[in-house]
Amino acid sequence: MTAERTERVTIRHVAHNAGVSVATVSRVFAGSNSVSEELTSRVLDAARDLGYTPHAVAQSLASGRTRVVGVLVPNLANPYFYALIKHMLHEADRDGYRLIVADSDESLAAEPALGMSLLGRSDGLVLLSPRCNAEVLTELSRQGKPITVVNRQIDELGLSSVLVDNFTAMRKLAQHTIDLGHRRLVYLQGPARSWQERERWRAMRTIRAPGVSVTPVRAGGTMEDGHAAVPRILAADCTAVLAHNDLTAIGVIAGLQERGLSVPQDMSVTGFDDIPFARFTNPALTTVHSPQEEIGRAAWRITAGMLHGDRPGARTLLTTEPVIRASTAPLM
Amino acid sequence: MTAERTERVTIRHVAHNAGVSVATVSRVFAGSNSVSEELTSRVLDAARDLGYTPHAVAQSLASGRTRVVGVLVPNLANPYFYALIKHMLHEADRDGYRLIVADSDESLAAEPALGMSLLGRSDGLVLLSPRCNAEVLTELSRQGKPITVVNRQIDELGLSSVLVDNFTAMRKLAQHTIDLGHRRLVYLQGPARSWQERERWRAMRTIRAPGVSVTPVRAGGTMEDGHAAVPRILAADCTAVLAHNDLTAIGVIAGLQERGLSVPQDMSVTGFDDIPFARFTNPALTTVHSPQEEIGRAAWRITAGMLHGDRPGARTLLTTEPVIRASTAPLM
DNA sequence: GTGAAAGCGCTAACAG
DNA sequence: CTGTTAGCGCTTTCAC
Repeated sequence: MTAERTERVTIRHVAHNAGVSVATVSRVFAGSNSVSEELTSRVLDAARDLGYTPHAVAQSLASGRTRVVGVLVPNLANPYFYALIKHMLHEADRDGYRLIVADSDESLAAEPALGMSLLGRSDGLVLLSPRCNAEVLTELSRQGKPITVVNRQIDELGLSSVLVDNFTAMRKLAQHTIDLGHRRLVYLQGPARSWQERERWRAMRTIRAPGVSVTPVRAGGTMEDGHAAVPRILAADCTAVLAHNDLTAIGVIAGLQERGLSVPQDMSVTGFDDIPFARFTNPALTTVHSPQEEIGRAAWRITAGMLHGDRPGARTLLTTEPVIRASTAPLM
Repeated sequence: MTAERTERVTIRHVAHNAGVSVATVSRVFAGSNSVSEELTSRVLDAARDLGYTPHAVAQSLASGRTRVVGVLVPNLANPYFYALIKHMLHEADRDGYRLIVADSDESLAAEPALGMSLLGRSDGLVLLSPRCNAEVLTELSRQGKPITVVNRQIDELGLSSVLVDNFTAMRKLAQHTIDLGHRRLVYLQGPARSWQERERWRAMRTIRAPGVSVTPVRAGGTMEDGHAAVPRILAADCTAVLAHNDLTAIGVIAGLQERGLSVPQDMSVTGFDDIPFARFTNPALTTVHSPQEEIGRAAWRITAGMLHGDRPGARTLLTTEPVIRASTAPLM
């Protein structure tokens, strides 16, 4: 067994070895059923003998389809996004599509370029919680490829989207803390350009129970952001803090505990998203279960539909519910 | 402003509008400095007016380079891998490369196909903690493209690799628990086909202090795996458990706490990797800091080198150190 | 059912 | 420095 010269085996070699035309080989690999069994097996044999693999790039150029769709995420370090993508991956896979994902790292400025770059190598794009403005979305959609927007409401452009009703869930979660007797609440604000943040904060501002106050504290979307906000939370003199998401809630809990405070006895804390870690924190986190599986599935179904010719503009609205665990308790 | 007909703007249109040849346009976009300023600006103007974007797929087919490299991960739900990739991403980006990542979901069977699929659309491949056997690696390398293997030692094939000395770090971590007075240790085993697991377990088997016993308990690599192993850990009647990684350690701690045991008073627990969550758990996790940043950087440097013609076979060996936090304490 | 041939949009010799 | 031209490997009419 010697080292092989690695000159690429092309469709032409296969055609030649099988004694057929390149068109026939192409048809066989495309799964066309209009090729006789006889020729099909000759082609397959030749291909196997030669170790032929179709050249994906050439296929894409000739057919105009890449069978790839791009996914742009603001921050893959957040397990929420990852869980969502994992479900999309599965759905896409069974339809014969691959996903390529890029992470904008919460950089608003990076989104347009990354989006364009993904679109250049794919047949469509899924934007998860995009932070960019309408102009960028317009620019992206001008490429003429299907675009699905998740967790971001944009009415003007006729883009397809899947949304989760953050507003109602956040209200319910706030109500839960109020029912526990809390009156002085802090809401820990997340990433500024996030639609989900806007919805959650909007929900908090509607809280109008007697004697209840809601103080906003700016933070961000990471554990570090939550951790760093603890002094400001303490300064607000509250008994419950509702964080933008699970990550910041985890940071808050750690910061509180470092100062000798205990959760939930001294302070109730809630998150949002229900990432896998939420069950395993100490105390287990009260949060909102965002239906990552359904979102992923819906996003793919909509995208796949457009890939097959559906017109854009489809909307899916999902609902969520709070999950009460151990990080919230009655006011003592 | 009306809706545009979306016939793709090609290099030919730009050439025509700028009154130059397609070669010149190609050169301008390739950043060649052998084009006069005069023509360069005419080309750029025409391109802007027409809204021209080079067709990535066509560029790849013609040039034989995709400027993309694939990354295959066993499980992106583990923040360890994500952190590592994020650093590679940065390095690759500044060299003008994009990364496409696929997740094998701990499925040994999926690795060959995913690896091939990635290679088909890229100029090279980075395998993170691959579980597959040498044959598969051989098959992959037969494609003639650069392959870099991370966290997996394979001596025969001349593949490039970056390794971390898991063995020594694991020994130090075990010694730490022994120094604290622990004598009955449990080692929680991770994914069976993982090289890192083999190294860590190998380290544990060398522990030969007087009166010290190490009991292996099979688990896996996720929080759920760690959580599910708790009854078996308890049955082993130990005072310290060294988990394969941080994720399983987190699962163990949660399981212990649910049973009313406290960490580290009733049981010391350690992880491995030092994922971002490790600082924020309660108690903060004693673990080994795996140098994700250096690994990512090294993996990219080696890959980039081969992309520029370096011969394969480069080796990088990195070291790690335990990080003592609050989940381990002296035996009471 | 099968083959011939014309591209897909771009790059890279090769001339000039 | 710039233009001409021959492909990259495959898909897809269009005939037969």
